[in-house]
Amino acid sequence: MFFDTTKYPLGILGPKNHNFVIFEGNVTNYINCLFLKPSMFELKAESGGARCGVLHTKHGKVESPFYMPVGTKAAVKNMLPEELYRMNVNAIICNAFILSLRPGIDIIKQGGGIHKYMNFDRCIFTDSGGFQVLSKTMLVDLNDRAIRFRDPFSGVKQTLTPEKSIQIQHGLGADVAMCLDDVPHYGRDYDYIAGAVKRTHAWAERCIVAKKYTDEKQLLFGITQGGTFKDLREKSAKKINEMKLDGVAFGGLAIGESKEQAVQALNWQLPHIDKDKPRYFMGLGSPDTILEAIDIGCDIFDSVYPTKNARRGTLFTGNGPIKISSFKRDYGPIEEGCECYTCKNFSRSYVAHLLFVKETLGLRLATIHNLHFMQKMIEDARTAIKNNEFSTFKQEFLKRLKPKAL
RNA sequence: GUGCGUGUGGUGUAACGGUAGCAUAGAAGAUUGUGGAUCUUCAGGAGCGGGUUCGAUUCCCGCCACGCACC
Repeated sequence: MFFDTTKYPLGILGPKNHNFVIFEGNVTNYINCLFLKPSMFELKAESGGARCGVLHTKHGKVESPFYMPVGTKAAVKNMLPEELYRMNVNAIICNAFILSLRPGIDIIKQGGGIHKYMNFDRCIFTDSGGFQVLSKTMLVDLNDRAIRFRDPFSGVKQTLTPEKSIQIQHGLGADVAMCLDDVPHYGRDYDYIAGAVKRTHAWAERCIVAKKYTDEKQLLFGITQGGTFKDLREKSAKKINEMKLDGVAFGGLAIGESKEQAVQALNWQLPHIDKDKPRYFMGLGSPDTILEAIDIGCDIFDSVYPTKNARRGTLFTGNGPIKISSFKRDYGPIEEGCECYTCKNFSRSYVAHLLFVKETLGLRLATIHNLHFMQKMIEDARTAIKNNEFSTFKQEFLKRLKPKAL
């Protein structure tokens, strides 16, 4: 559906030497951006509010709902791409800003782009770097123009603008780029959050402008904010939805508010998002809350929660999380009936021992299990949606989890 | 065998004639657009015996253990 861009000579139509736009596209890119914008998301099935769809990207289709493991520094900790493929992980998310610090965009570009560099040839999302505003060690200050960060490695100050963020994400060659947003800490007052919402909207518009001159095949998702305030959430949803973006993400959640508050924020926003747009809940990794979010129409998730818990010895099971350290004499699998590599080959005792003595194999085995758990849960959710029985699936799944849940 | 020195949580250390502190390891939590980070809470100690003293982990004596030197 796109012109073959390789047949056309490179040309510069964008505002050359503009102070914030780096134009690296060509005639057809530019035209495609302006006039051809087919939806890259296909809705396939619905069950109540839950949806099953397909996201089309440069690196293949990804069936939704889906959960992305996080590979901030171009690696999902302790996992080989092969291992991810085997678990049917079709999308991951890396952090564009952090990669721009190390190893640097030039190095990845010369290495053939992020996919080739890390040898993962399925869909890769990149986060803009906005979330690092929450990092006390990195944030220097922030205003309408830009965010200033301190490189945690070198101490050197870096300025991140929406334009630069797009440039970086384009340089990496991500399938889906995220707009730069302003993420306020949980608990900030109304006026502060209102300011963050306004800034996030302005930055999204600047991202769209900057992106027009880059790569039409890279998708760009906008991000909503609004804390736990109803009118701000609604306003942000409407505003981001009306922008010409390929998807809408819900930001500033899963950062300290309760599960109920998060679901409520979604409920305020979802009615204002077009049905043909993919909806991405950023940072959510609790299995039970993911099911609630799917139930009301979310499609995409990412979180370090399953992998970080694995490394700390908290393993997910259908009956709730277990602390592996208390099973030093249990020679059964982490979860009976689990089909993951770890459960098929190793005991709870062995995994507990490896984690205790800090053998890296322990981190791998634990991570494999938790990621497998996530993939299996979401896969079952998709099946349930296709069979139009998501609601009962969800109820039964949640009933099995201990009251404490995950 | 003789002389000197040292004995404080599992480990490494601090102070002190009057509530034994710190670090680390340990346990339990927290962990959600990742620093294998960090935070919170809990638990755990004077080598043994005697003496001086109102009171000894501290001062004295013996024993034991360890270290060093000498024989």
